[in-house]
Amino acid sequence: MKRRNTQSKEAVLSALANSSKAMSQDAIEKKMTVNVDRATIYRILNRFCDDGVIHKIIADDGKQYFALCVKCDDSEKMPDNHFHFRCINCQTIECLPSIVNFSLPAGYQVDRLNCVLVGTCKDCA
Amino acid sequence: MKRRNTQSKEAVLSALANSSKAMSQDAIEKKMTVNVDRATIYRILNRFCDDGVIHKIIADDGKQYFALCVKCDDSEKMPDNHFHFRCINCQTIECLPSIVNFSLPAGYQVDRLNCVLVGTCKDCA
DNA sequence: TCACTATCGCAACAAAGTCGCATTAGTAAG
DNA sequence: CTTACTAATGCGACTTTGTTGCGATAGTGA
Ligand SMILES: [Mn+2]
Ligand SMILES: [Mn+2]
Ligand SMILES: [Zn+2]
Ligand SMILES: [Zn+2]
Repeated sequence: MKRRNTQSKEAVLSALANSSKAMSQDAIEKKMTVNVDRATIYRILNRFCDDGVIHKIIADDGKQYFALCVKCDDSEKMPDNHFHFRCINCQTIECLPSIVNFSLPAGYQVDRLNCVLVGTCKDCA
Repeated sequence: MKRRNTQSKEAVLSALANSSKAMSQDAIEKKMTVNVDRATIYRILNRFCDDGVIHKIIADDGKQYFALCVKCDDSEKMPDNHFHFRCINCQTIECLPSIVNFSLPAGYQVDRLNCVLVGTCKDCA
């Protein structure tokens, strides 16, 4: 399946590119100027995830957030191996530069991470 | 509001106590012998969380999981500051003994953590 | 220009969790 | 042992988030 370049796809991508924060489908839709169906936005986002263009974070509110992969692959082999931060005050989620370090009991194998720190961000302190 | 000792409450607590893994409302209900309404189980669980008896983990499947607080408070002031592990194979979630270490950009303040490692557990390797 | 099919819009659906409200049942006082 | 108070429960309705089926639309390359 070769990807096609559609207006919706570009709109979603630019919404994410113009944000320094991770965004939910809801936030992305609000930020877009063109009208795109909810299901379509999710499909576009999931396609981006499959293609490694963006990555998905499950926050402690149970919702999915999406962010551009800025050298996600470069740093290490584990995708998205950095912490995320959710601000209780401004309700935003952002990628932190801190890499997640952990030690495991024997026999465990980690495929991916979903690590979220929750608190107050620097703009809300 | 003083807590009352009810059969439902004890049933939920013993379901959690008899498990080495974190459990969802669904799993808890299945394990209980007495019939208790879904909403009631959630209310009991949330009360336990408020009282510091158990802690809640939001996994990367977006669902809430609950586990007894075994010396959660003792180790440090931050509640639930350890990693959790979700096995893709057996779909279980467990508390890991590893404490989460992180460095933050200036100005950020962390209230709580929700860190989940995803992969294959020792029983499924 | 044309055929192929990825993508879309829409509606229906599913899962997880919450909430209002009338009823039930702990608890402690009398 | 009563009785009054109210925490806790059951039930249904509801919300939110995300997915899926299907017919229609629109990129893409020949
Ligand atoms: Mn990230
Ligand atoms: Mn835990
Ligand atoms: Zn903030
Ligand atoms: Zn396992």
